[in-house]
Amino acid sequence: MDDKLERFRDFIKRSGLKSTRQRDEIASWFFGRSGHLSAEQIYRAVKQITPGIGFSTVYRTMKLLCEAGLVQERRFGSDTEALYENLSHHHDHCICTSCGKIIEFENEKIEELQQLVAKRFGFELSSHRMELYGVCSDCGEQDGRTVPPRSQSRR
Amino acid sequence: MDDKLERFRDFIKRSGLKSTRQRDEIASWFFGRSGHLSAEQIYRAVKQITPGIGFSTVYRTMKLLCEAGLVQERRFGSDTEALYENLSHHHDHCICTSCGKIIEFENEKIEELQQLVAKRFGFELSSHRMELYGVCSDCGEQDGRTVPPRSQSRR
DNA sequence: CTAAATGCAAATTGTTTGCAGAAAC
DNA sequence: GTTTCTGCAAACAATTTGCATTTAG
Repeated sequence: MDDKLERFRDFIKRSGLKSTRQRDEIASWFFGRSGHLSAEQIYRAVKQITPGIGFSTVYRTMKLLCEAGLVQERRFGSDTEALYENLSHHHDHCICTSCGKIIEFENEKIEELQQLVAKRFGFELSSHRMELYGVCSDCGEQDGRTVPPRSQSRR
Repeated sequence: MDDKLERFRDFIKRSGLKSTRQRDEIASWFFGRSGHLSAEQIYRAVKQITPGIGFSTVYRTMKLLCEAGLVQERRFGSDTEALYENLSHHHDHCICTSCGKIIEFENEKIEELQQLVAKRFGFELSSHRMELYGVCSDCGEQDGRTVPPRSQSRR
């Protein structure tokens, strides 16, 4: 985890920006977690450590982390809120439309086929997004909607 | 195209709602187009036909069309704006991060693998989303970013 | 010292809602 | 007639920006 903080500091230096307490606090807290976190969740957590922190600093820092290639911004379903993900190994998502559970997975075979598809259209593939929506075994029976429903709000 | 309008009318009747000029106007205009349209684009176009139309009616009608299973709401990249898609045959998207071009494709093989993946996690798959991001042949050389960039704004 | 970062409040964007009048059924 | 719709303006949520002040290099 600590080398990611290091990599962030490097990125900041390389870009002629400044290292600050807030940036370090946000980045190191975030790198210590996994999963998908909203700006608000990050804000609330870091506020405990650095009470004076502002919402805009969180947004600005998360954007920097994205530019540094260490974090990815995601939007699931038709949710309007961005979730930030600690980008370590590449993976895709399987999301339960009933309880909201998110499972991360990788599938080499699918990735290969994606490359093939892209190539066929003359695309130089740089990234992709794949999300599978369904009902997990815990949630069992449920009506089979075709459209990924708005994920449950957090507030 | 016209049977989709018919299906929409059926849906409205079945749900105990009312058929109105605005709903018909929006739905039939929308079904006559293809691709991915924003609420604003729809609003502006329908306004030409029915000048008094309101933005909220567009949103409300598009939501109904989604509920009827005839349209799907999408969000590409980290764009915050929803795009509505006329849902006829299932397909996925290949998006140029440089010019914004969107190619629709289907790949049976990938779909099968997705089913397999879902099954492995005990999921009953209901839908998925797959987007390939890259640079199309027209746009040629470009720096290879890892993160799908915010798509170009329309205003 | 100087340029860049912070925190705050105000602005923006995309979308939803409350309500009075207008249209469906 | 009664219920549902519409258009508008106001409300909202998520995110961004302007600016005076603070901080890093």
